[in-house]
Amino acid sequence: MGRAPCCEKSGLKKGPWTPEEDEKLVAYIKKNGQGNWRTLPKNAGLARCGKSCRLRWTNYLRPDIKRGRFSFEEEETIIQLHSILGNKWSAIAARLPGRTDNEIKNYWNTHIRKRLLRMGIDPVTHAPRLDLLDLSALLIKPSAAASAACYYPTQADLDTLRAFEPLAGYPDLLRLASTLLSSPGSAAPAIADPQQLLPWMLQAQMAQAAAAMAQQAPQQQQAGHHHQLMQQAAAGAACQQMPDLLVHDANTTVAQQQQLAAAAQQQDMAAACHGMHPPAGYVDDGLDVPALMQMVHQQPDASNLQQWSSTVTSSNNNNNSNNVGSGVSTPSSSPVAGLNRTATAYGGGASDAAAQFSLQQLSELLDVSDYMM
DNA sequence: AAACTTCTCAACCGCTTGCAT
DNA sequence: TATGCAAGCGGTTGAGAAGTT
Repeated sequence: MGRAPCCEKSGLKKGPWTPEEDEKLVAYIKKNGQGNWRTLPKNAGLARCGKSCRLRWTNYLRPDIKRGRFSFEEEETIIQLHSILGNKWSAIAARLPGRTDNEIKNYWNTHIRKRLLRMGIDPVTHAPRLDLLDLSALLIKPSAAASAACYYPTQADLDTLRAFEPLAGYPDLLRLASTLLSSPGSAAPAIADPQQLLPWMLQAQMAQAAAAMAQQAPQQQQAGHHHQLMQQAAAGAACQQMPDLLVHDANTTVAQQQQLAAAAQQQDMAAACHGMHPPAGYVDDGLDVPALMQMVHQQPDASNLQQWSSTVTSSNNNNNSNNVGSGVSTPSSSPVAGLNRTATAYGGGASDAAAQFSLQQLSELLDVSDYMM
């Protein structure tokens, strides 16, 4: 196994490519194909080594390369594939048409990795880590984040922090809150009133936990059906409340809305198989759904949080592989995916309630990739 | 407006892998 | 089997852009 004696010859140019060089390379490959990279530079009249030509072609000049910002779906795919494949950039790129391994690697290192770290998630293991969690996001306004070292919280900020005090022992909820409240950038939806967020988060978590429980036991049709009902109950209530928490943003693109519509439609089809509402006073496996709903409608205190948490925890223990009850777990439920699944369930899980949750609102909720940066 | 800092990403480096001989 | 070469891969670098002071 010898080593490629590449770029060793003196006189070969290095550094940025000029438009003339690009033109020569493209023209040559169009005419002759990629062929032998070692002989290509000489034949194409380029003072570059073959390796440099290959990289320039595969990473930049190839006609099928998709340029521009990564989409929501691409980002999600990268996070999920990375949790499975690790830093196998070429393997990840193979599943993202038009994207190069180099581009994905750069995007991971400059955007996704930092975001995961800020949210308290280890970008290597994809496991939540309390020591990485940036709790300051609960306090520091986006505009002040840059000068966080000298930022003094206002009374309103302190009130916000007090509102989250009951969450002290629940790192998953804290992380979700941190995510939803850290919304820099003008294109981002912002939480109008952070203190209103808490009850909604609980509902969202309940709905998500219920959905996951239902998915856990497809072989147990009866039990799964019960959980589906629970999911719909929670989803319906949360649908009514969540839109009021968001400041509307006019920048949501048509493409985003279409993507979300498709996702919501898929969910609707699945939900249609079960589509019905839980009867009044319905009790599911010992869980009194209406009582739980009433509980989360109120400003939560430590005791009802404890009650809710133990409910979800016991569900978790039934199947640890599903990350049930964690709004920000990876890989299958990355921070974004967790919200995605939750909101998608709202969008289609309960057909009547979902109708009240417009696509515009849904897309605002789902478009978290920007404001978590 | 200038100086400084931070961020982005194209390109490079060096190692591994696969194939032909 | 051993060797040489080409291609592929992942980590790193550094120039320029963008943002901040």
